[in-house]
Order: sequence, then structure tokens, then C-alpha cells
Amino acid sequence: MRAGIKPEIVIATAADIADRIGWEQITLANVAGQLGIKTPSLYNHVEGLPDLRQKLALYASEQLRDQLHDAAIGHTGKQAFIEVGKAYVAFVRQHPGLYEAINRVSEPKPQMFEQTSEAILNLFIRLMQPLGIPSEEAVHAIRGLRSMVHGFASLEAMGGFQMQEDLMESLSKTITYYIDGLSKHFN
Amino acid sequence: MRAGIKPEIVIATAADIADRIGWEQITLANVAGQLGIKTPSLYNHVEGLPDLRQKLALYASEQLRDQLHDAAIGHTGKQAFIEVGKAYVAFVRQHPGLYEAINRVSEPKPQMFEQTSEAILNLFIRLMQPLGIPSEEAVHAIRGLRSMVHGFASLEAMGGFQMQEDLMESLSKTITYYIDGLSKHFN
DNA sequence: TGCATAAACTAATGATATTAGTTATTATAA
DNA sequence: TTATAATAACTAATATCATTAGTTTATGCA
Repeated sequence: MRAGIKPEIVIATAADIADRIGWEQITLANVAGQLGIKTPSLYNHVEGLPDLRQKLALYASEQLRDQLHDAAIGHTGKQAFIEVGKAYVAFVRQHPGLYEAINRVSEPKPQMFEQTSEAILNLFIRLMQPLGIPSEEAVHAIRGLRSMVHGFASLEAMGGFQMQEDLMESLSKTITYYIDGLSKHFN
Repeated sequence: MRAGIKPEIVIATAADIADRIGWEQITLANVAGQLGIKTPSLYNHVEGLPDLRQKLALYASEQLRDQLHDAAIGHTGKQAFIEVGKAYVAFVRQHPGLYEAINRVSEPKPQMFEQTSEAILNLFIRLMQPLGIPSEEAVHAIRGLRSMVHGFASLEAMGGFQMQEDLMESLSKTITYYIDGLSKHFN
């Protein structure tokens, strides 16, 4: 019998498993089982479990990049960061397994993955332009923003917050305080 | 032969492996090998791999709590947060495997672990008292700080920053901006 | 229709965690 | 000091993985 599996379907299946029952549960046995084929058949589509994980990480990072770019459209200044930050946290809520795949990508990271990460970093850099931060300070400022947003998303993903109802509010307040303090220093 | 293994030695061995070659490498085979005993003998000291991981997470969170408390001594206000933040990042640098153990602790988390996490949260809360933030806003403010510090540590641990030389500077600047913006809002 | 390729399969290997049952060592109490 | 109970090692066996090798079957194209 022939199931007609495409590489993308394998990734999609792994993504589904990751978001549904956790990244740890991405095993070749689980993926093959959900696809209705035997484990060794997967080797026709991916080069093994590490390869599958890396391909999933790439897929996930592209999704995240796209959603962050979408969220930034039509906003500038402080509000742009708030929108992107919310989109970041929302992505992690919707796709905890994919976010884990991004964070657990093993070295050496695929080149395309590095590129996508860079694209996300560039988004932050561009959004920071209008604030008029001196360029030698901008690297620190952006590190702070990335850390903040990642910190919120990551802590929530690992169940680090008690009540997640008003977490978006915490995030937008935090970004507000940070950008205000930042602006005050350089204006 | 009898090796005279104490439970603490098993945890210490797992900690050593985690920091040296990575959390993923904590296997019963590795731990037993380093202790000079056979894998099944470990079941006399821990109840299996998940139990060992949880005990290691508890041990790690206690270490982190102690180091953060130490760092806070003798400081108040903005500077206290900077010191604690630096200690946090320093801990993750020194003990990447232990930090991973904390973050990968599986549900349900041991009660003692929850207590230790709460102690760390309480440290942040106490340090924030002098800033005079209204109590209904303090929860947001503390979430922001935790996220920031965790974000820095976590991003560095996963190799998310290019150059880590001046990372401490980025962290202290970020905390400064944040606390300044926060203070401005409520004074 | 025939052939090359893609994609499934079976079988086998080695690493892992885990359980059960056994033996040896140590500590303690008579 | 010796007998006994406990502790902590062991061997043997099983189940689940990932992985490799070799084989078969289905598909698409000349």
C-alpha cells in the first residue's frame, strides 16, 4: 500500500502532535502511527528524528515570524511593540509545541532557521527606529524588549503565572513602562 | 560490592552531568555509570527517571533561591533588582543544566518546588515595596520584572544572543529603564 | 506496455527505562 | 559476639525507542 506522504505532511503531523500532547511526544512511532504507516517508512521523507525536529523548528519559526510581521502592520512606536508582544504571547498560547520546537532546536541550527530568527530581530530593530535611540544603545534596548516578550511567553508556556486572564494587560503595561523609561533617557 | 550511595549523591551526579554535557544526557545509564553501579541499582535511591528529574529540579530551585537572596542583601530600590538580575543570569551561566532542570520540571510539580518558586516570587515582591507601587498594579510590575530576568537568562542559555560579553550591561540598562518608567507612572 | 523511481514494507540491532526476583553487605539488637 | 533485619547491590527479562539494511510494491512516464 502507498499512503502518498509528502515531507510537509510529516512536519504538519509532528506539529499537530507537539501542540496537542507536547513536544516530548514527537516520536517517529507517534508520527508514523498518526500517518498510518510504519516507523521505518518515515526515513523516506526525513533523515531521522533530529532532522524532523529541525525541520519542525524551521516551520515554527516561519509561522512566528509571519504572525509578528502581521501584528506590526499599521502601528508605530510604543503601540507597535505592544501589538507584536501580544501576538508573540498569543502564538505561544495557540502553539505551545511549536514554540517549544523553536526553543529546543539543536546545534548547529539550520541556516534557514537562523535567517528567520534574524528576520524577527530585524522587525524589532525597525520598530525601534522612530524612538530615536542612539545606535550604540539600541542593541541593549532591543535585547531588553526581546527578553521581556520571550520571558512572558516562556513563563506562561511553562505554567509560571498563576492567572493568565490579564496576562496581556501585564505585558502591555510592562512594555509601556519600559518604552517610557527608555524614551525619557534619550529625549 | 557496595558503593554506599546516598540519594543526595545521585542528585549531585545528575546535576554534574546536566551542567557538563546537558540536561538531555541525564539518563539512568549515565548516572549509574558515573557512580560505578548498574542502572537498576539506582531504583534503590530514586523511583525512576521522572522522579530523579523532579528531585534535581527541586535541588536546582533551592540553589537559585539562595543565590538570589544572597545577591539582594544590602541593596534596595533599582539597584537591588539589578543585583538580583545579575545573580540570576550568573546562575544560569554557571549551571545551565540546573536551570534547564527547573524549567523542564514536569507536572504535577512537587510541593517543595512550588514553595521554592514562591520564595523567589516573594523576594521580588519585597524588593518592590519601597517603590510605592499601588498593590493592584504591583502584580503587573512584578510579572514584568520576572519575565525580563527570566527572558535574559533563558535567551542566553539557548544561545539567543550574539555576544554575551556585555549582556550584564544590557540587563542592568533594561532594568533601569523599566524601573524608571514604572516610578514615573506612580509618582 | 515496460521500466525507473518513489515509497511502502519486514527483519534485525542497539540503547533505553523499567520490573521482578536474588544475593550480598551492613547495621542493629539479643 | 552472633543472629537477624534492613539496605543496596546484582542478574535476567521485557517493552519502547531510533535506526539500518534489504525487499517489495505501486506509480508515473517514455
